[in-house]
Amino acid sequence: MATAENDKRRIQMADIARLAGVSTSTVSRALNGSTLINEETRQRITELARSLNYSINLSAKNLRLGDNRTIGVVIPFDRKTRQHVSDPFFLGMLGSLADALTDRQYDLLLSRVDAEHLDDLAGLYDTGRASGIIVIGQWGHHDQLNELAVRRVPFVVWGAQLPRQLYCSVGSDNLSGGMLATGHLLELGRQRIAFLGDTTLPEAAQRYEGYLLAHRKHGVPVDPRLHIPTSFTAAEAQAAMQAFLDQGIPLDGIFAASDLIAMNAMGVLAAHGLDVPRDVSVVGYDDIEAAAHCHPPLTTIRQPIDMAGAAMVECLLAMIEGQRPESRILATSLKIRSSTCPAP
Amino acid sequence: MATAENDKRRIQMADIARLAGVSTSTVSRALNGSTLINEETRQRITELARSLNYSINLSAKNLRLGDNRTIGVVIPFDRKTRQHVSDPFFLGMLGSLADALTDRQYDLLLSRVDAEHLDDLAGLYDTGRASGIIVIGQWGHHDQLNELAVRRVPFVVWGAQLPRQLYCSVGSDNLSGGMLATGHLLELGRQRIAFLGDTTLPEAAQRYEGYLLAHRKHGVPVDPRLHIPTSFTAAEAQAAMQAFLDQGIPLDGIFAASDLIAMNAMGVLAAHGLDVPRDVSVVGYDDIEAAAHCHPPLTTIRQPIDMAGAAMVECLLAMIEGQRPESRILATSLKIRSSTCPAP
DNA sequence: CTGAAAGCGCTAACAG
DNA sequence: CTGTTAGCGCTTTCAG
Repeated sequence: MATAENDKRRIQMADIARLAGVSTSTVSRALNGSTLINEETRQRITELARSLNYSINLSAKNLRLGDNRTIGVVIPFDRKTRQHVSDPFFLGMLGSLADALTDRQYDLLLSRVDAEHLDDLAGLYDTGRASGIIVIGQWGHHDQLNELAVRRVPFVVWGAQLPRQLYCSVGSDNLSGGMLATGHLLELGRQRIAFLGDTTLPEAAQRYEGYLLAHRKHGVPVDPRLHIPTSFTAAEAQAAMQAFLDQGIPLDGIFAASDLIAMNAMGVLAAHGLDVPRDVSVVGYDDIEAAAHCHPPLTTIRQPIDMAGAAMVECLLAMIEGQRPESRILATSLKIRSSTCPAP
Repeated sequence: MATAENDKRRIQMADIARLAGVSTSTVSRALNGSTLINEETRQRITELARSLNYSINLSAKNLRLGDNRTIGVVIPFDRKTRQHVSDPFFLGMLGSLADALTDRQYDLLLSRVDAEHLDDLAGLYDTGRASGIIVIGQWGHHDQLNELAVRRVPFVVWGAQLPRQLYCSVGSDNLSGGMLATGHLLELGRQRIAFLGDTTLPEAAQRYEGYLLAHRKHGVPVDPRLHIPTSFTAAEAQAAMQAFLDQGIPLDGIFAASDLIAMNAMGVLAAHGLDVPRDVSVVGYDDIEAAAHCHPPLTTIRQPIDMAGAAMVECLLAMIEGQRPESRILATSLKIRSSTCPAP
């Protein structure tokens, strides 16, 4: 009972059965759309249930079925700031997952897990609270994730596909995304393109790889000083950009590992009196909603976030059914807006 | 069983009992910290359980206890865009709630509910999936929420406190927040302050009320043309600001109903060659993370988001225990950054 | 302090 | 097509 007052016991299947003059099995079958039940009886029971505002107790159902139709979703959080990694990309992803799970009649259990103790997420599974887990963000935790896979916890990670990977991942094609972005800048005649991102993280590393490849393909040399390390946080992105500009190294283009980084970099550029896109053309990554609405609207690499949720859910459900789904790499595309233009 | 292969039945209490040579009752008590158990036995059992990597099956526990220690969290979504309302403020709130619930050993069930069918959220409760519900965002759904309250669904809403309100709400002090923001601008000598927001929504309306009050207090007349209606979305905020500037109505200050609106307005101002804060000083509302990192850093009204989660959870749990908690209004404060300065 | 036994609300063989 | 019966894995009286 939820309420302290024992006023009105929550109605349950037995009540419906009694009132309808049938057994609980019949009620159960009627309500669950079993085929071996008289259409008329079903009508009567369904009607009655609705009129009494009855709805089935899922705890009981789940216990009986041994499956709770709940998926745990984990966005690792940083213990130091005790805060969700605040990239808006994740909110979009959460929405996409919620959609995909709702479509399949699964519930979404949101859980905070310390990024340093990613193995805690096994608890979600071990206690039966979730029949599978989706991790948004691989970060630098490849090894921890591999260990979890060995423990046979069914989970899927949003991130890059890596060598010796024992778990299933879904991510965008970072390499080709990086090439697309950088190629675009090079084709616009940009020659000194900075890369903003933390290449110790797999996803950013692959995007950087694409950056290098594009340069090679276009026969443009890469100045290693143009590699500007920064995490995915707004504050660090700004600081990094700032520090870079203070060095006076010339540049005419930027490929940032995320839209958040790109947008913050643009702010710093503006503050330095540099014009985007004329002086410095900027390409981001993600295509978050804000990308279309910042100033100037950001040219970026679109990650198919809507498909991402569905893809991850699909993989996870397959895994739960005992299959061994392949990791998936989703195609990216270049979305051209106003933050890039031909070199003057 | 989650896996299709019947390989290794998940270990359960009976197994521990057998291995420890005690009854399941004893194991249950030991694991749940009952006082009437031998300290040594408890040690032995706890040890064994840990070594076997056992964790209790929550479905069963919940069924038995008739309480599932799960709270449903609903961010109403807009059917037309099939998208979460994308204000980053909500992500922060979600984090805050996740924290507060985790602290109290509750799970967070995230659910999408069509804003037009808010009563669907009763299903979360009726099916026993959640023992209470938190709604982030009241929007214009006061009446729907009142109906739910009549149906005795335990829920708490983040939003404004309204007349004839049958449900429990937690929100920031919009009125005084509005006064704080506007008073700050007036004290800086700003005389033509625009208000950006949708006053058909209760929260924005109260902030606007504060705006009016501050003007009255300072003896500054309000030009109704400076009231610029806009929803809480980035695109609309920009369009509204744009349209306003095109009219050529002079202004030297802006109070926006949210940081997102403020930041987008600043972008448009910049594009029009107006300097923030010199030409137009801007104050936002929320103090989302990005507010500190945009250009220029945004002066804003801080909503105590960390307390907000805790406050809502407290109210909800009290309600679940049969109490009738009061709605709460949390204090706001003015956070001065660089988007405001004295009038030249 | 510990064990035996009785369910929590539901589903699924197995018989009619 | 429907009812009977036996649990899902756990907690909790009630007796020892």
